[in-house]
Amino acid sequence: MTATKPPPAAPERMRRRATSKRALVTAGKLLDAAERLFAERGYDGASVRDIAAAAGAQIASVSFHHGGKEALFEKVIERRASELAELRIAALGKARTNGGPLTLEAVLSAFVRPYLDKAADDAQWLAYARLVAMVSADRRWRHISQRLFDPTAGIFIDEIAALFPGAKRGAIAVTFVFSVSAMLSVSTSRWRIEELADAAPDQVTDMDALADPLIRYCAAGIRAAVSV
Amino acid sequence: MTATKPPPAAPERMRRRATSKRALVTAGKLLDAAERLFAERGYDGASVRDIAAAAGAQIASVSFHHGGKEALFEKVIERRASELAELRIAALGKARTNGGPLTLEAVLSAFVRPYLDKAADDAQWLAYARLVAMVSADRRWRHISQRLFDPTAGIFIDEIAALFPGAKRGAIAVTFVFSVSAMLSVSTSRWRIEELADAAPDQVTDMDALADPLIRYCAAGIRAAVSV
DNA sequence: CCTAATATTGAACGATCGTTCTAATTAAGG
DNA sequence: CCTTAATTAGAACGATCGTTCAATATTAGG
Repeated sequence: MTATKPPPAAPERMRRRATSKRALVTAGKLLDAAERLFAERGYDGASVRDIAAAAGAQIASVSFHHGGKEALFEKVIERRASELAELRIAALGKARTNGGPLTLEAVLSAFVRPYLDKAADDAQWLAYARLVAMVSADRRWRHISQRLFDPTAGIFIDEIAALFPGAKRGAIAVTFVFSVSAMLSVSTSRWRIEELADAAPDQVTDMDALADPLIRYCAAGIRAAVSV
Repeated sequence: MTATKPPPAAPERMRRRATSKRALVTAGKLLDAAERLFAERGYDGASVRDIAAAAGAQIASVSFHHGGKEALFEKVIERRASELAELRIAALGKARTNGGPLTLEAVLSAFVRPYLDKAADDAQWLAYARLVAMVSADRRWRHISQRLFDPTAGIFIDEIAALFPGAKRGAIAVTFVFSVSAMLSVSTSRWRIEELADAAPDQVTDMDALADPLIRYCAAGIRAAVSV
């Protein structure tokens, strides 16, 4: 489900011919450019003109292929959301079959590592990671969070809740949101870390190197906050 | 230093008369309106026209009193930054004189509580709290973070570092950024917590009620992540 | 109470925004 | 290869953006 939805733009309308290969390329380049520019400048800061130019396409092609700016934004988020969700569920399953009972660290790792790993070695995914942080922190995109992020989050909250039979689900949800925020900060605030640590880039701050401390941080935090 | 800077807009220019009382009110109402609208819609999403209208002022007054949109944004951030910083430093001092050695929880409390307390009982401060989250996560406002936030952050990182003589400062900075992100999520993502906990507003989610779990969460996280 | 500096008003500026339209070009289906 | 649906090209739309300006109203300072 990484490709565009069924055919391009208009949801309703009889198509008498298949979408041409060139058109698919154009639609895809628009998604890539939008992903980069939205992540760099925000939704309002990135113009349809700049996105089209960055994709080497016409302005009108945004409306034609994706149905307008807002629809384009949602498609950008949608494109990788299910892949990320599947990677997380798969990692969770793998952790479960690795013998023994699930640890909190293993559950968090299944949630965090796919996100950080993808962002670490793919600039396009890094842009997407920043967009996820943007959507997650903005009420305006509430409906996107609900539809694309919350189901997976719910699964992981349940998984953690199973590890703390005494704790209230609400208390766990709180610590989970704290943990998600900490995770998102890795993609939005590496610059901040570097400055506060007065460290050279890639010294403290390589994305892979941050996964371990992050998971230990979140796990200990959750344990401390949910125990009555 | 909660009031506006020396005289209004233009930094250089001989003033032969004091700023009128009415003008100070106008300039202040613009700051308040800007604080609310920037927090609600983001920098690019809030227009100078809407800000002026919300303040009951003329469009031109933004340029006249504050020197343009971007300068207005920086003044909004600047206005409460030093008060917040002073509250934090004061809380730190108070914790120190409360006898005995400083605990990690006490240091974090001194950082977190002024922020959450102000935001809890003042809608205008809540808007400001969201703006702080916005600035902290966006490279675009890097220079604001550096000038207004990083000095205080540095003090608290040093304070924490003193509690972990073996740990590297960089590792502590990382966990501090995690903690700040978790704190900021309280002002940006209460809606998210409510939805994931399927709880009624103000049930799990009262801002004051979140301070305690947050501090325990951060303290345990930092301990776990900085111990070699 | 004057008067000159300051502030508000209301309109207008050029630039850029997202969308839409028509004509020309491309390529899928037979 | 033809036909025609799909796509691209390029221009133009009205709306809104941030800023500026001249005229009017207000008010601090003497």
